[in-house]
Parts: sequence; structure tokens; C-alpha cells
Amino acid sequence: MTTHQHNPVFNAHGHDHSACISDALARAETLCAEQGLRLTAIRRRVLELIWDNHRPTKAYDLLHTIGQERGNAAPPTVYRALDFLLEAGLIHKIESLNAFIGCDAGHGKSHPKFLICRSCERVAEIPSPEVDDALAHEAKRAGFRIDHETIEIGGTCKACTGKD
Amino acid sequence: MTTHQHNPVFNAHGHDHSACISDALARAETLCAEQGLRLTAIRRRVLELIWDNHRPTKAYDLLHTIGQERGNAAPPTVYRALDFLLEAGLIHKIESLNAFIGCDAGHGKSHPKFLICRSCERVAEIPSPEVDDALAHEAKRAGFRIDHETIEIGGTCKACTGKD
DNA sequence: TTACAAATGTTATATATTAACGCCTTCCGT
DNA sequence: ACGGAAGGCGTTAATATATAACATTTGTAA
Repeated sequence: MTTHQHNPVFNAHGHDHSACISDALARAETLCAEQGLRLTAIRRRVLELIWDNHRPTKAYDLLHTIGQERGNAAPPTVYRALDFLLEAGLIHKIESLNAFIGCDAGHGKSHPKFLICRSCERVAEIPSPEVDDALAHEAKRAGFRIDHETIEIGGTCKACTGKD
Repeated sequence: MTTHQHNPVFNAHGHDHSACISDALARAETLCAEQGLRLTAIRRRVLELIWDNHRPTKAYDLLHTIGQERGNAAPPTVYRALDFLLEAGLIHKIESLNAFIGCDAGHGKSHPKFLICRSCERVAEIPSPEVDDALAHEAKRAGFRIDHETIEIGGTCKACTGKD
């Protein structure tokens, strides 16, 4: 068994996907156990579907899948699970897509930043202390106290360049 | 009459608002004339309402106002105007709020970045070459070609600090 | 002035999100 | 084990956001 190794940039291309999913779920189990949170069947399944997709995943796509699996499912079923997972830091919302993606924990304590390939729809969570510093500097200049950052960079990833 | 002077940070506090609106509309007229675009009555009115508000403005707020003014208006009426204004670069969408704000042209050719005060709901468009450079550097490292950036920083502006 | 393209009107629907209420299960103290 | 409280989930409904598709009108240019 290998330790989870973080490769920040578009590691979705050609990686061991089933290991990636089970790693993510294992991390979720651990985190919830540590923090006294309850990773229920629905929550776990929603997280699993998001990682399984390994792309920004829409609430209604989850709803349709969950609905088929359980015979029923109304929007709150999915949104509650998503709220829980967001609170727990297990997923992120991509505001520019109204979609959700698994948190790969690569951003540590700083705010997450995303590169989003419009061609393959994959997302890479990138660390960048320089961006953090620059934004903190600008905020300080303006007397602005930062609570939250939405940083979503759209474009074309390396593997997709030249495809179109 | 004063030349339009760009003060990047929360200039909405205590500025000459009617001049600000008419400046924005004049710039829009000029830009459309230059580029052969048609700033029709609806488009102009939507832009005016957004500047008048001088806050992130929701599509359905615009819809209600336009609807009252014209006796009728369906969603496409507003969304088409918004699409046009976005295309023309006259407004920006704030993804984290599902709302639209006038472009103050303070970002030049680079991608816009916003400080968004959750208390007074005002938005400042800030330039930051350092952020641009840092992101460009990260993208280059990843072989990623940037098309679009969504950078929205939520928090509390200077004037609102200590109010709560 | 005719013809084409762009803009708008209109109807309908898809997608996104939240509110409110009631039941059931889990957890915790006794 | 028991009872109460809290949390999780089912369900219905409403509200908010956005787009598809087609009809009609308007503007523009040959």
C-alpha cells in the first residue's frame, strides 16, 4: 500500500483512479472520526460519487443518481449532504460552474485555488503562497479583512492543448 | 466637469454618483460606437440600473424593474441584455453572488479581481500585477493556458470594520 | 424594397437552492 | 434499559437562477 502522494496539477490524467477514490473516502472516515462528525450512508455515497466522477459535479446529477439508487430523493437529500461535506472541508464548491469537487487537501490551511480545464473539465487544486501573499497585501492596503476567497482559473490544461 | 478618476478601492463611499452613472453610460456609448455594437434601449437601461444600484445586482431584480417599466418582461429579456453587456466587457458577473456589476475599467487588459464587502455589499475592482504574475507563473508551471479568471475575495471593507 | 440578420416577445422548461414540518434514529445522561 | 434531546432524513412546497425553442419585429444593407 502506498502513501497518498500529492501531485497538484491534473493528476487525474492516467492515475490509479480506484485507489484515488478509496484514499479520499479513507481520509474522510478518518477526519470524521477525529472530529466526531457522522459520515452517514448518504453523505459517504455523495462524496464517493463526486470522487468517482473526478470532475466538477452538479447537484442535480447527484440527485438523479441517488434517486435511482434509492428509489427516491428530493433536492434536500443531496443539498444537505453537500452542506455537510462543505462544512467538513471534504469538498469545494466551484462557483463559476455551480458544481462540487473533492478536496484533495493540497491547499493546507490557505484558501483553495483552482485551474479548470474547459476541454476535459478536470480541475487541479493549486497551492500558491505568492498569490496568497499578493492578495493579503492588496487587502491590507485597502483596509479589507478577508474571510473567503474564490479563485477559479479557467483555460486549457497541458494534455488538452492542441487537441481542438 | 472633471475627468473620470479611478480610485480602485471602495470609491462608492461618498462619491458623485450621478456623474459616475453618466460617465459609465458615456463610456458604453463610445465603446459600442467604436466596435459597431448596438446599445439598444433595453441594454442601455439594464446597464444604467446596474450602475445606479452600484452593487452586485441580481438578474431578477432587474427583471422586476424592467417589467414594471415596460409592462412586460420575461427572463430572456434581461439575460440577453446581460449577455450582451458581459460580451462587450461593460459588466462583470460576480459568480459567488450570482449577480452583476458595472466594469469600471480599472483592470485594464488584465483579468478583474474583486474585493466584496459582505456588510455593505459594495465591491471594489482591484488591480494587482503581483497576483497576475503569480497566477501566470503557476499556470506556466502546469502547462495551463489561462482564458478567464474568477477572483472574488469576500470579507469586510475598511468602512464597515467595527460596525458589527 | 426586398432580403437577411439581429433583436425582442413569448411560452415553456430546466436547473439551483431553500423553507418548513414531521418522523425516526442515535446519542447521552440517568 | 429508559427517556429526552439533537441530529438526520423524508416529504412537500416554494423561490431563485438560467436557458431552449420558436414567433415576431426591427434594423441594415444590397
